[in-house]
This record gives sequence, C-alpha cells and structure tokens, in this order.
Amino acid sequence: MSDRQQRGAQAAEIAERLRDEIVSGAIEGGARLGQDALAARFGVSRMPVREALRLLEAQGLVDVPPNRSAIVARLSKDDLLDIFDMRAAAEPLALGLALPHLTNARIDRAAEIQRDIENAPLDRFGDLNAAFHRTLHAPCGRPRLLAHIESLNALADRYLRLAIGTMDHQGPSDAEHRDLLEACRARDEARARAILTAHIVRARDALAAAFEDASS
Amino acid sequence: MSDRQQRGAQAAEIAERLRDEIVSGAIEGGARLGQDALAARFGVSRMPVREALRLLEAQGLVDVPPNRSAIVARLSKDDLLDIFDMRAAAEPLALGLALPHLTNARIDRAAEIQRDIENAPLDRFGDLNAAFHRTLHAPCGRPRLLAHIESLNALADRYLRLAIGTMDHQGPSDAEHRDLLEACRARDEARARAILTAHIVRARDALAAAFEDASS
DNA sequence: TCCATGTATTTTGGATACATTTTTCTGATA
DNA sequence: TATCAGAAAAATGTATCCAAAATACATGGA
Repeated sequence: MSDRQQRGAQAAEIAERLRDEIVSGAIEGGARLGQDALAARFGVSRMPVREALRLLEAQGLVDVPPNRSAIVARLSKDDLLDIFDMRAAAEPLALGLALPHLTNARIDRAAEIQRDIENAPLDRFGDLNAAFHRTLHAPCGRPRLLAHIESLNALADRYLRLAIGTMDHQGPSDAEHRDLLEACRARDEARARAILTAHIVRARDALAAAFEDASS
Repeated sequence: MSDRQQRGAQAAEIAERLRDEIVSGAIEGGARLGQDALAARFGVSRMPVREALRLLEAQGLVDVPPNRSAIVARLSKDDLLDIFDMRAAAEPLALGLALPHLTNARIDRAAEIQRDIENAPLDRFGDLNAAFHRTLHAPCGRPRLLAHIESLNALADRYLRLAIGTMDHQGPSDAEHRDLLEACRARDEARARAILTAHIVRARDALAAAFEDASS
C-alpha cells in the first residue's frame, strides 16, 4: 500500500480498490481471492486483507466460506432480480422522504449530473447514475437507508456493465431521469415515486433480458 | 470459548453471543466493547474478537471508529424510524413474492407460531415474532432480501424490548397477525401486503411514542 | 477553580509465527 | 485410462508480538 493514508484505513482502502475491480469486471465472478496473493499485491500483511474481504462480504460482492479462499460472487438472473427488486423498494422510499427537504439548488445539481451522463462516455454511466440518484436521495436524512442503497448500487453496477452497449438502455433512462427531475421540481411525491419505481423495474427487465442473452 | 465448534467458527459464535446480549439489552447502547476484555471473556485471542466486531458493525449493532474502542450503537428515534421504514419497504416485497409459493402447510405452521406468541411470555415475543414472519417470507427465494430482513429485525428488536410491557402492543399485533394469515390463505396479495405494511407502520408509531416517553 | 500541556498507561492496528484445514500432486491399482 | 489413497504443498485461522494512536492522568499556569 504505497500511498496508504493512516493507521486503520488500510482495510477500507483495499476493499475500495477490490470493489472497483469487481464492479468494473476486471475480476470476474468465481475468481479466487487468496489472502496471501492480495497481501503481496498491496504490500501489507494478511490481516488488513481479511478485514477488507469481510467488508466486501457484507456488501455481498464476495463469498468467504470458512477455511477456504474467498470467491467473487457469481452473477445470476435470480441475483439480479433480488437486487433490483430491493432497489425498487428502497429508493422510492428515500426519494419520498427526501422530497420535502429537497432544495431547488440540489435539483439543479442533479440536472447538471444528468447533462454529464448524456455527454460522458458509457463506462462512466454507473458512477454518474449513482451520483444522480444520490443527490436526490441524500436529504432524506436516513443513514442506514442511504448506506443500503449505496450497497445495492454497487451490486447493480456489475450487471449494468455487462449489458451496457449491447442494448438501448440509455435513451429511455435519460428520458426517465428528466421526468423524475420535473416531478421533483413540482414536489409531486406520488408521481416522483412512481417514475422512480418504473425506472428501476424497466432497468431490471432490460438487464434480465440482456443477461439471458449473454448467458446463452 | 469453551464449546467452540471448529476452526473458523469462533468469530461467528462470538458475534452471535454479543448480538444476543445487545439485542436483549444486557449490554446497553454506548457501552464500550474493548477487544482485550472480550478476548479474555471468551477465552480466545483478540483476532476472532475483531472479526466478530466487524460482523456486528456490518449489521449496524456496533460502531467501530478507527483506533478507538467499539461501542454499542445508541438508540434514537431517528434510527428507529430509519429501521422500521426499511422494514415496511422490504417485508411486504418478500411477502408478495412468497405468496405464490406459499403452501397451506406453511401457513398452518405460521398460525401455530402465532398461537405460541399469544401464550408464551413477553420476553420471547421478539424471537417468535421474527419466526412468524420468516415462515411467511422464506418461500420468496430471495437470499439477499431475506438476509436484509433478518438484519433489520435484530435492530428492531432492541426497540421492541425497550417498550414491551409499557404499552399495549400485543393486542393489536395479534389481531393483525391473524388478519395477515387470513389474507395469505386467500392468496390475496394486495390485501396481505397492505396488512403487513400497516402492521409495521403501526408498530413504528407505537414504539416511537413509547421511546419518546422513555427518553424524557 | 479551571484550563492547558506533557507524560504514562491503555488500547487498537498491523506484522510475524505457528497449527490446522484444504487443496494439489503423486503413484499405485483395478 | 480412470479412480482412489496418501503424502506433500499451499492456504486459512489463531495466537503472539511490536508499533502507533488515543485516553487518562498528573503537573503547572492563569
């Protein structure tokens, strides 16, 4: 860990870098994550590596069976449905709670991120999309709920990256984002929640179809 | 760890015992969980203790600040709302997904647990209540969703134990459970979800009121 | 009396070392 | 050739050791 910040942050740093590699697909599902190999790679002992693996396990990105090497969680259609249905339950809740505290300035910030999404390269879509929704959800003031949503988004990103480019997801998504912003500006909670739910459900179905194609 | 099962299970065992003590209130919010003290108490080194604390942190039961002692998460009304609103989002989803796969035999098993609830002493309510709902949710076939709900139930139990006995929660809860079973027998998804949502929201409000009283 | 500063103690984070389990490799046998 | 047994190798789980950080405490000053 060349640029390690300070004592007590190594595990978090390792976890973050591994998470990026897993989410981006650089490490594929089913890959073995040996503690020794990771320790050597990051230049630390196995101890912080173990903590990092536990963190990733708690987020559902790796599986850590006792006495065996950690394995990157495999992708499956059932898992995809599991994740996206949880998002469809959690994110509208956060949005609805945030709406009364949502300032116009913040909505403008989200709109700016949406403009970035429409211009930036595809491989940045995951990050920017998460930032867009996070901007709208944050004022809900529910730390556990927000952490849960972040965790789900990391899981969802793996499926998104698989399918992105192979399908026309962008067009509908951009339109839905703009509708969502409009409903937020009008402070129309019911409509905003409905749009967000439909947004996630549509993404779920599109990705599920793309995943089936890719698996066959 | 006198009765430790086998290599690799110590951390999980310690976490489970600590979780029971935290949920039951034997250890109060804000209490310091020093690694050395816990290691001595369980007769192991600090290493499995550290893993156990990480597990509990992932479940939201303890806070582990860097370079400082872990402390049991404090209870607050905001946290209570956070937890119960997430339950109200997640559990009806699981129930709705489970309903098509729910057998009459399983509904009968849930009804039996409900009878136990009505007869058993109050301090068993948390466990039995969780078992009741788990029985109805399990057939949804969504491992992540079910794990999420279990985790939320552990957090919710802390608030339940605080208020139980000081309020008349049992009567309404029993009636709602019976209504829920009836809706399940009729395979009426919309009604079952509505009852469950109302059940959780009512518990949330009752506990929030009881918590405010206790805090004042 | 209260607050600030410096020191000593306590406690955590990480590295190293050892024991146990799992995995892999070898070789014999059907 | 395929399969199974056993041994060697590798990897994990735990204990112990050392260093860094935080807390507690004592001392001195306003």
